[in-house]
Amino acid sequence: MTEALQLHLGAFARLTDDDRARLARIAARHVREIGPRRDLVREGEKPRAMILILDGWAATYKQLRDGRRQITSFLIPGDPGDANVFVLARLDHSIASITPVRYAELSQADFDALVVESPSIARALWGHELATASIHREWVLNVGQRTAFERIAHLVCELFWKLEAVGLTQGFRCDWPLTQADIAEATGLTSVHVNRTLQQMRREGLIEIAGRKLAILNLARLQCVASFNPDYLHLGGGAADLGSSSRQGQ
Amino acid sequence: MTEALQLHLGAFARLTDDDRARLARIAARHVREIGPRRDLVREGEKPRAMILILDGWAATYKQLRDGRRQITSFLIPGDPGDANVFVLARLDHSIASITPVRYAELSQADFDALVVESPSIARALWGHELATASIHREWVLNVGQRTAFERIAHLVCELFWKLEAVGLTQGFRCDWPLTQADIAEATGLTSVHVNRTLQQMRREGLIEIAGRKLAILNLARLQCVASFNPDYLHLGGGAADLGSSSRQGQ
DNA sequence: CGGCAGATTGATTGGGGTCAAGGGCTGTGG
DNA sequence: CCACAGCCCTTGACCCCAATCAATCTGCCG
Repeated sequence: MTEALQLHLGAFARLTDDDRARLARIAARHVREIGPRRDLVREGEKPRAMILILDGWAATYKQLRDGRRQITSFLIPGDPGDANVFVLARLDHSIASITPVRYAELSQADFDALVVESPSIARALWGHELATASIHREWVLNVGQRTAFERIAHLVCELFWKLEAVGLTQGFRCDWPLTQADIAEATGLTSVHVNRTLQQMRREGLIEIAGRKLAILNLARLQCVASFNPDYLHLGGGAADLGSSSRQGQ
Repeated sequence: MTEALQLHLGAFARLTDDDRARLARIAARHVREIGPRRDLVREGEKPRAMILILDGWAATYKQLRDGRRQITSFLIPGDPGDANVFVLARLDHSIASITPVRYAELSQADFDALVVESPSIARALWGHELATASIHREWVLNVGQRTAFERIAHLVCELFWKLEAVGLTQGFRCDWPLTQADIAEATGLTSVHVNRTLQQMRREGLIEIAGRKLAILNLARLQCVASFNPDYLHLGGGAADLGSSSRQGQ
């Protein structure tokens, strides 16, 4: 199931059938599986391979010596971990699974071959890297300026749009394997406060989380209170139009 | 004076004299100057060119509709703005000068030529992009988990190391054109609280800021209280060693 | 039927925000 | 060379959002 991967990268460059086949072939090469809540790679390690998430959710995180942890992004099916591997000496962050995860490992040789053989794929990977940086900037804004309520609303919007882009939503519902502690680590809050804030969002008829599933009851209003503008996700061609229309919602 | 640029990119790939000449030539092509506190490019614009800072300080920032502003990175001489230009449809952030700034604009044609003619430069730009993403992750950690005191100490360390890498320090001193409001916008604090925190850092004999100049009085201790580990800056070969030694300081 | 992870609740605290008023430096114009 | 303006820094008093601490509750799994 590399469909998500295709969809994801397809947002950044027009891929030919040939490209798609190539991607599928390489992604099928070194597939691994791992249980929930385990590290795929660890900060400080010498990078061995680039990771492509095929199935399940993961998170990248950084940690201070005293235990404070900050999740810096979530990885869903189709997301490449970053290409640190091929230029930088050491990994600056860890990646951990949230659910059980199936993922592919691209060796440097695989990566080089892919990039040389297909300029489109190279361009798509480049685009993905830029989009990732953009998302990181939005997270800095999120954690630096927004209130708890806005932060969580924003995170929910972001993940919903990302899932939507790879076909993993059903109407206004989707999987939601994150614990309140996960949300806390991603937003720089405590799980206690996340709990109270989620209750408030439920009371206001914005969202509903139950049984590892999320339902968005009022997307327009959720995006409005989060001052969420999906442009920063750079989700393919349609994004610009959707973005401008959602801006009016504010 | 493209020396800083050479030094900066040289950290990510071995550049030949030829590469250096090429860089210097292109950077000299479209040079512009701009006064302090003005926007170089604005969020939402269609990107026209990639920016290379030749002289002066700038900041990238994002803004919410109600005026809350978050600085997401500082640009010093030698820093390229990111290469959004060539893949993404719209800029997701603005860039503003802090001091008067001299900068070069690379058109897409310039960029393509550079990348095609020199794989080393392409690799260096790629490396810079990855390092930028890494710095963003550290900022998320900074704003999400650290206390005000730690955040500011961390920011000071980061800028000092970056300046050092391009030869813009004198011993433990360097230029410091940032106002307390700038620091506040970069750390997600208010300028009032930045003020009080800086006073505390001065009282504790860590740093001294006066007349747009910074003096670091005790770098080891400053890095320690900030839990600063320079690895994430990916500053060329030496960084790994320096990083591990500074880790012992903790 | 325990055991455990995750969700929930209450009471209390505290870091940092807000508001408002001065103080100082520096550049500019007279 | 002085005077004023504007930006920045500084200070004080007060407030509030979110953290902390400490149970309790719930649902799931073996």
